[in-house]
Amino acid sequence: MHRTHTCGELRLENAKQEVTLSGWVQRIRDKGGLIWIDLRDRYGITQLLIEEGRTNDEVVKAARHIGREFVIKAKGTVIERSSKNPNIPTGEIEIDLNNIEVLNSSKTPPFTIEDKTDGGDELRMKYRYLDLRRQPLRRNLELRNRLSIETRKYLDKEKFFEIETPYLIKSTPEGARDFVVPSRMNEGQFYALPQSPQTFKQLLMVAGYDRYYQLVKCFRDEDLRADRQPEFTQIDCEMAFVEQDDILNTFEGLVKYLFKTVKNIDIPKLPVMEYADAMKYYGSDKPDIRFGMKFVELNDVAQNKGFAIFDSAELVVGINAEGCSDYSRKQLDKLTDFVRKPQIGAKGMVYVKFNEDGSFKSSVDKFYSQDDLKAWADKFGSKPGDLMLILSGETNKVRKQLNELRLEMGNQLELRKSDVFAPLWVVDFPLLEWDEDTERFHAMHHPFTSPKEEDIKMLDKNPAEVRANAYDLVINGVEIGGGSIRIHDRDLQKLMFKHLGFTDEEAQDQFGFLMNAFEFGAPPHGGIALGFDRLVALFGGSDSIRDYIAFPKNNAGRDVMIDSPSVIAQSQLDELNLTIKK
RNA sequence: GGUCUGGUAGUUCAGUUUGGUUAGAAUACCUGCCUGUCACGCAGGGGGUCGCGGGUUCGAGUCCCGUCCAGACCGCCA
Repeated sequence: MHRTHTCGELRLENAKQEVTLSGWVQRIRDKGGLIWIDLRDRYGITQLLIEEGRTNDEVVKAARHIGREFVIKAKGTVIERSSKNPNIPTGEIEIDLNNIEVLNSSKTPPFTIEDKTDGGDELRMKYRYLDLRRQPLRRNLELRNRLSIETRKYLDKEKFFEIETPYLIKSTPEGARDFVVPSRMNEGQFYALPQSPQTFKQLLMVAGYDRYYQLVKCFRDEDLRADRQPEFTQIDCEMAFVEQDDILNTFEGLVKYLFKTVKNIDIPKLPVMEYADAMKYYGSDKPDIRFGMKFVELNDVAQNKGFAIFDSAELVVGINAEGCSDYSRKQLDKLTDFVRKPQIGAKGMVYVKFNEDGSFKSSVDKFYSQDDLKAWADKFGSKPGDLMLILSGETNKVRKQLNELRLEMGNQLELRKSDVFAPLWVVDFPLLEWDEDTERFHAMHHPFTSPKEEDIKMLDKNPAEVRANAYDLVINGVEIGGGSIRIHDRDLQKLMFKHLGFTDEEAQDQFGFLMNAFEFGAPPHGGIALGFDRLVALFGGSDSIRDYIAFPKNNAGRDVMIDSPSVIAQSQLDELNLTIKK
């Protein structure tokens, strides 16, 4: 037998028991006549004791030849420690060894396998199996497991059916780039890996499985970020005979259930914010509402006073940073540099300090009187001691820029705490978005999203104004999920494709199967997909999803451990009738 | 496609601003000592293609050009 117990479970009650433990050697402390070995497995660490004169000589000798990360089997008696360690659960006991067996030796690992490792990211990724031995990673995967189990429990209770959909499907030009897979049996033809099971889950609704879900891998061949991997996991759901509120209620329930069961946090009713308001007050369709600092528009009080930059701007808008009037010139210059970074692209930033004595000091004192600035402060609701930061320019751009500034201030003032959770729904997204490159509209969510009934009449004349029955779940400024009420009418779906610039033939060729299905009694339906990796990372208090995925890819889409992607043999290429262009 | 940051001992980094003796520290590793450690301690030791290629110079880890790798971000991600 390799073990009678794990390394995390023995306590004082087990004293005098004969036990066998197996695991990895975390650390050896050789005090001369006394040797301690910390033995680690998934469950914890247990200290083994070797004492000259007490432990038999062979075991003492063997112990001196053991190194870090050796896999050993240890037999002995549980005894009470004479000096206890309150920091670990097994700290009151140790194992008085009477036998030790090396099951496998180990090279010295390239980085220390401890909570705070000395290893850098690259090395940890290359030796991911060693990184995964560390407690923090193990805890992350444990959290992931917990969340997937609780998600399934909740959805099962709500009568959802988990149904698998195919990974080898058809490529479509809409949306993200597809990963493609050449077909050997169908020469010159390719499968695509799904960006989401979208059409399949809709077909399942047509098939009458009125509550579907799947924890499913999705694939997108786009550049990576800290929160974006080329393959990622979604909680993908679809419901029939529902309206938007039914879906929001069901998944608000899931969010609350997960926070309660996994983190023991009670989440109050989720606020619902219209997309237009999210943009107007936060400059983002995924506002972080853990803190205020809502946008205040100043056109009526800031324009026509002789300051040409504001006068010529489409929008003058700012935020109020409470208690920041003592910001130094250096700090303000840094903020100006921040908004002028090419990634943000503001030309400059105006500040107004509301001094403790009630006076104002601004970067535009030449143009505005104290009374003018007082009027601004009233708009902001500023108090003495506050600092107003104002940007101006073209509406959409300046909102985006101020969003970045707001988040930066939120960071600086430590208002974005990772243990505070502020979820909300953002609703009424536009149906269509103008694409400068292709000079046509494309679907903001996807082409199966239904327009709001009352907006359909605007499709021809004013397509940009048409709102969709689409919604996002946003938590702490992170887009955790999105969905919509779908089109279930063939003619409306055809009309949508037409507005998206598809010819009838193209629409039929790519999505004919779906529109055909709509002719056979498609029920009203809608759904949502939640980014599972992001959800887990959020629960774990991190912005990066990589440490919540057992084997992630680096920012070039490479797996540095197995070294993929890689070239394939000429024989494989031949079989697929593929030629690599030199 | 673009912007920025980094690459020096097994590892994490300092040294690069201002070119100049034998490239340092911590940790890991090896040896010895140590009977209550738990980040054990003490003494000693080994360990370097300064990412790679080219250039400037009497002399390059340091300056210049190119390139590769890694990370963050913009574009992209229906």
